[in-house]
Amino acid sequence: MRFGYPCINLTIKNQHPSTFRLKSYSEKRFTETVENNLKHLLSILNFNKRNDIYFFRISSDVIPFASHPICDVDWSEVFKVELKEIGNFISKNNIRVSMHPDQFVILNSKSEDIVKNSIKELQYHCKLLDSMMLPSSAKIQIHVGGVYGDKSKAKKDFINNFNKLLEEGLKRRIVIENDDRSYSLQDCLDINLETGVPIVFDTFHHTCLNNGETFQQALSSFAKSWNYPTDGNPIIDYSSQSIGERKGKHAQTLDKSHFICMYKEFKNAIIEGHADLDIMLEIKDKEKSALLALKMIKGL
DNA sequence: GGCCGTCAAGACGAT
DNA sequence: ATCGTCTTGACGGCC
Repeated sequence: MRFGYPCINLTIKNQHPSTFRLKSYSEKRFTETVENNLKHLLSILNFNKRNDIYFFRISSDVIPFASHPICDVDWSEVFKVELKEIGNFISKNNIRVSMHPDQFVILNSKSEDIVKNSIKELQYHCKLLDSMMLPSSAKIQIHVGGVYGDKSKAKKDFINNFNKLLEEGLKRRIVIENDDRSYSLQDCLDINLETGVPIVFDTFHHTCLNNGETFQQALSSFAKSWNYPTDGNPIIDYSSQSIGERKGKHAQTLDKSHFICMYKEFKNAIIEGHADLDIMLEIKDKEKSALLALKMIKGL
């Protein structure tokens, strides 16, 4: 079981991906930023390895404006050597990486332009992972999208667009995540049946929106959406409620007793045909909570 | 060197 | 109608 955290490391100062405003775009600015971001990515991966963290979500900001028309630099060629070096480090150390494009990726949008731009954004993520020579277990995680007042139609639109509009290489990397107010685990399972797309099981979202299944039933059904070993270990997003805040808001730091309780559930789950689960800790204080989680598990 | 309005992009619920 | 949230806060103009 690997444990990971998303995108930035707060311990290593000024070593996380930076971006800039569209109006300050220049080839020089772009190239310098990417060069730095790649260097920082490698140093975060080194930090993680030293601390036994073998799962990491790579920031979508590594290549700023990658899917924007303004970007005409052939970055995968310019940074071929660096990208391959990072990929080698990841593969050599058996690290799992994933990416999570932001909310603007809507594959089932009613607007053709939004779908088109979403695909461009996904292609960028895919190209980055491809350039690192990573296998299809390096996933790109997205939400299903909008509901538009008719969920069954919206699901069909997702299924059709996924099946018809995406290249095979891209399809193999995509995974969908259950969310906290529109698409439950069961909705994702319905989509999985028609597309084969694996499901990232977000346990926190599941407590906000579910269909009354037991936790063990949920774990077992989500894991079946993954093909092992081509998809890698099934991925879980873990978080807990930020106390005293609006329902659905992620915790600032790891809730120790809640985490241990969930960890035991993960351990008890019989994941048929799979080696293990990989757990992404979606906690605001990032590596701090990841390190704490590892320490607590060792103490069990 | 710190403050804070704003940032490429969507959807949705709360106010 | 506008704001906050999801997401990865943080860029950068201004004082």
